[in-house]
Amino acid sequence: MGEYRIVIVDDHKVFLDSLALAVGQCSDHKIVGTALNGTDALDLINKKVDMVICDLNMPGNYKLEFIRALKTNHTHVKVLVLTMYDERRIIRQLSRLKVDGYVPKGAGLEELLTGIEMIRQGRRYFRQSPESRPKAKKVEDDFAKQFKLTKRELEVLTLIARDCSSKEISQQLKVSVATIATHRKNVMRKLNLHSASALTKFALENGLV
Amino acid sequence: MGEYRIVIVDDHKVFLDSLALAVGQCSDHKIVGTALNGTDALDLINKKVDMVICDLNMPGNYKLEFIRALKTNHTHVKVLVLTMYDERRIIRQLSRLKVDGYVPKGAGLEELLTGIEMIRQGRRYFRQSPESRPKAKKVEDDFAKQFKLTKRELEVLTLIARDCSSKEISQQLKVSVATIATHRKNVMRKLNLHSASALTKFALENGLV
DNA sequence: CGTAAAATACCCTTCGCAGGGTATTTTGCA
DNA sequence: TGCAAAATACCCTGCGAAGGGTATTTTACG
Repeated sequence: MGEYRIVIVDDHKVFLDSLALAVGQCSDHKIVGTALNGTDALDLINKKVDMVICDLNMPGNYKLEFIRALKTNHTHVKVLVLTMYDERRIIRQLSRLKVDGYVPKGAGLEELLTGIEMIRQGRRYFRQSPESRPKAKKVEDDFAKQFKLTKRELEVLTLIARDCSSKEISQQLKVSVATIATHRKNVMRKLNLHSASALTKFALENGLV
Repeated sequence: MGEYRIVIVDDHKVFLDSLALAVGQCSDHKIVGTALNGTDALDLINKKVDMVICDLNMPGNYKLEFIRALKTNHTHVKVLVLTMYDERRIIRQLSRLKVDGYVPKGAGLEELLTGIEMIRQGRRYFRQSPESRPKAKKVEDDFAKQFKLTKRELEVLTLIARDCSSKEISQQLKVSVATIATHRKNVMRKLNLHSASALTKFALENGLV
């Protein structure tokens, strides 16, 4: 059966490169492609791809959409998700998507390789991190969580930073202007900022836009 | 003098492992240690360490504290910062800390290796140039010329981007609020932008703040 | 010295947002 | 099934900003 053909997707190029190198030189894995995003990745998938390793980036579900598309159109391809969100909630969502494996980024390369092997043998691999108790550590990883912004609030914040008015945001998200006003207020309270300008700056400085 | 001894710090273990593998097999780099956090890393540093590659996790300054401690107690150690925050403000902060190099995670492994080499040769490497003072001034001038903004308008724009209200700006520049309103209008007209948010974004994207 | 550009300052109206509430529906999870 | 969190939606007030003017003083420069 020869080599095991893998595609890797991650939006941090340094990580993508390093990972490709690391995984590629272990066992008889062959990295047949890498991509910085889901769209590019889909172009790489063909009959000969055995597995896709991809990261998961909040916010928004577009990465989940990528996985869904992948699983729909290429049923033979195994999917292993690598994410910095070390959470049961995520695992359950991924389970529903029929993902074959999950490894938090906090886990080591060893675990990832183990996961790849397990899946290759036709099993599934969901690594439940035993040391996910220190909550403070997790919070540091995810600025949205650090400031306790909800998914929706993050979405609104992003749109504010794109210079959309409340009206425009409400149209885009198909909700009432009043709802957006509420989200705005909550975001401002949570971040202790008091103007659209400050929010924009904050979003830009934190790589949200 | 032989090998170049490197310590790598990153809180995502998979990334840490991959990176260590990738960097370690290039040139004559030797990874003499890895750590998941600054505290552990400090224990690894000794006379024989040539360089520390570390990530930066916003926000909060505890990683900056680590770098400061490192630079204070081990002046011979070069520091290369790897961060997913591809942002000017960060670069400036790092510059002040006398960090030797900066590579955003969005850059590829190639750039990182280039950075390592540059620093090893005694130079500094800021992939998204931290532009020294005189250069920044020049950029500002060119920028002003390009959009035909006057000196005063540029000043006002900068303050807007720092989230100052017209009132605050007027107090700072010791002129009437009405004058600032006029400047705001003129800036907006010249840049064809129509909100403080847009101006803030524009200023940040053009390195004015 | 004269002129143009820049900086200053004010008039007006309309609109959106900040900040203070309250309240209902929906959703995720135990 | 039931609870808590999230998302939805509305009330109110007041302020500041956007956008339209006009006009005076100050500065720069040939």
